Amino acid sequence: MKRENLVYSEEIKEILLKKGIAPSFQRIKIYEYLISHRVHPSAERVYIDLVGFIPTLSRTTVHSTLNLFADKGMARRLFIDGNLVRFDIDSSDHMHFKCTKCGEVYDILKSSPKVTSPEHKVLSGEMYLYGICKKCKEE
Amino acid sequence: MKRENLVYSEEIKEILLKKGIAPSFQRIKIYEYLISHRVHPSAERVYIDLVGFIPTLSRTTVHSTLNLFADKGMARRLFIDGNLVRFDIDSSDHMHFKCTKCGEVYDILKSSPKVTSPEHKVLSGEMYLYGICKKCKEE
DNA sequence: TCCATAATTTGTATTTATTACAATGTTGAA
DNA sequence: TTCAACATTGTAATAAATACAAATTATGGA
Repeated sequence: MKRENLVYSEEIKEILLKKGIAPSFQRIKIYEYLISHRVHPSAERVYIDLVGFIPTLSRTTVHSTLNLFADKGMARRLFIDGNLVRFDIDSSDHMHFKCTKCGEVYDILKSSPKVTSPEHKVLSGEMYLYGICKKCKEE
Repeated sequence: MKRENLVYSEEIKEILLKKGIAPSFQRIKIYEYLISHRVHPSAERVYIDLVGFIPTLSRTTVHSTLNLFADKGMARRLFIDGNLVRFDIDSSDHMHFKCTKCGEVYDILKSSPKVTSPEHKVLSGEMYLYGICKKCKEE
């Protein structure tokens, strides 16, 4: 393994430890995948792309790890698709846009509108946008 | 069947015909269910609640009818839950709030914020809010 | 170092939502 | 009335996610 990757892994180890998560090989690799593939992948996408590197990897591990990251506030679950959960390692305040032609999900780097309700206690919000992405427009 | 329901059905027939949808018994009943049960039900919820009245009803019919309504712009698909699609017969511009305690989904009668992007062509948007609902707060 | 225990991963089975599809039933126009 | 088009049904298939127990790995104390 290249030196950069080792350094990378060391940094990720500390991030996980700070969140109280034991930095296992699988968890480090999944975290590393998320920060280097910013396409809001589904669990299946993560599994398919990593099982080549980690032949013993199981889908269950991917699911439980992604859920662990989400529950610890290190990743966001996106429901922009319906019928499948996508994960975004960037938990900062921003919106998401899905191209209805190619299916790609992009970040929209604006903070989500703050909405309140006179009745309910609103704790968080998500804004999903739909349309045609830059690439598909140009074709 | 009571007279009111018959009148009701007549009105729904016309609504469906105007949208180019043949007003079959099942479609009328599903439409009627949606306008009288404003809880953003899933297909399964609609099926369970209607199969008592229509013993021959099948899940496939419910799914295809709800998808038909959505595709014709008569209903909205809500992805507020992840892993299951909810339907809202009110396709006017408003937001949705899900109580993370009881799971209920409420309407928030404000129009969704209009968001644009310098890159992509944004055609529509959905805002989902999460928190504790009025009922659960009071307990 | 060795062992016991806890934590993690794995693989299989199950659950749940949805769609595919063919067979059956219904309807409306010629 | 007849027939073709459309709608409904039921079964099977697909897909995402979870449950769970067995296997593996890591950890800390003697």
